[in-house]
Amino acid sequence: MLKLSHETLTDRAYAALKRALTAGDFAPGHALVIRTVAEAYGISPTPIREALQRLVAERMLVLQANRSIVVPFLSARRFEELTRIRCALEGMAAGRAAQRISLRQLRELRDITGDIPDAMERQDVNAYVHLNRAFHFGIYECADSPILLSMIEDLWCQVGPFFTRLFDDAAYVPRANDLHRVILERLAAQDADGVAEAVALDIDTAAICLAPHLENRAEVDAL
Amino acid sequence: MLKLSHETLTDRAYAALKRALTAGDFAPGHALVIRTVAEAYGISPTPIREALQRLVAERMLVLQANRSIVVPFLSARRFEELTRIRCALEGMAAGRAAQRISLRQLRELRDITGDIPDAMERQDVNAYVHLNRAFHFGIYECADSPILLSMIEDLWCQVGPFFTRLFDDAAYVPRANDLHRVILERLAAQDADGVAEAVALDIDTAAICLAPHLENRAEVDAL
DNA sequence: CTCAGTCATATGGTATATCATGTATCATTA
DNA sequence: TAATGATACATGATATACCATATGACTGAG
Repeated sequence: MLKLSHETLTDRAYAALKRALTAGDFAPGHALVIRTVAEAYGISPTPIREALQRLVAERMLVLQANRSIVVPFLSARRFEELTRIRCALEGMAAGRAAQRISLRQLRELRDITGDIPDAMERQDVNAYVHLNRAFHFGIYECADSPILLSMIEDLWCQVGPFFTRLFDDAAYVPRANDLHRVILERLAAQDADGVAEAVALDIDTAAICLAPHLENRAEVDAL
Repeated sequence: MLKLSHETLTDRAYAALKRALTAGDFAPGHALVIRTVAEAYGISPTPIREALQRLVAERMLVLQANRSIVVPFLSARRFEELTRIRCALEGMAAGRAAQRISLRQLRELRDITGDIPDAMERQDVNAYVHLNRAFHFGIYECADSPILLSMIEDLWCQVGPFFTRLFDDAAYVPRANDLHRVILERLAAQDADGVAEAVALDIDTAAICLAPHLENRAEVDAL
């Protein structure tokens, strides 16, 4: 029997803050003060504090030397590093997925790519970001490698807040879906190396489009 | 000027617990109860609780469905996965290091490998584990890739508690140092791919020796 | 004897009070 | 006016009190 575990306030605060951060609700540099957030959510500071610490551990927030917790800037250097690591890990996951993916899962991925042009035409950023995420993680989940999957999720969290800006680049989205189709073909052919390569290209392409939209300010000091 | 940030009790508790876990002081399956640990360290439960949560986030501990925090078992499956990811990430870091390492750093690494046979003869497990770590991270630090470095550190934490058992395998240690010398040669030659390959082989070799020593019990459920 | 139910205790979660430290403002002085 | 020091306030860290739930032992019915 599946054990169900109740959600603590820390869990809920964590999820709410993470969602807000991913949606880009807080500007980089913005400080999250425990009491203020606690009041906003109508709970005591303790669970908020713990949720914030959890987000710091995941690098979605950073702890400054003054011990205040702020939304980090994403420096070009850091972004380049994240992209490089993502290419390696997501390529590895996709390669494994190519050797394991079922026809049914392949069909689901095809459906997702089919929906993307629609979201594009409607200029629906949220829908696009959501579909893009579903496509990528639909693949990575097939890798049957839970640790790898969670590491990739962590990395996405760090670039996530900046992801919606991809849509600003009109040239990107159509190209991205072309790349997605290439990925699908190679997945269908169970071409592990080819898939890894295509995924890395997809990531790199997005990165090149995203780079100019990054804030050019110095990165907030990590602890 | 370098900002110095005071250490909180949470930080200290975290460090102390991590050290104990890495040293293998707690057996897998052992539950860490907040009040008990707090009493042992002579502080209040709050910082302990936060330190434990931090360790859970890093997967050095796991949260059970009953919300008790226990030292995880390392299943063969999980160990295999960790090894696979380590080969990729540490290989990548070492490859970058090959293109950046200085003669001075190379010399320091050579000194470390020179000290290892001595630790071996003295049957000094601690010294050996320490030197091995210094050797590997001495390389990875040259990769100039802080996120990658911290990800590798996280992975080491997860296998760390089982690392001391490598010494049980009399055949391993001498082979390991041979592999270290190969790594050094290729680093000196700035052969990035060769270094990555050698590091992966070193990791795999250790994993093969370590596997039989793993507990064969079911993995504790993650949340 | 076995099982179920109940109670006591252990233990995690949350709120709150208090302390320590950082930050900003303002007044005083050179 | 500029620098410096003091004071008040903001805010993070810690301790403690309290609550909810899980666990385990005990008791009584079958």
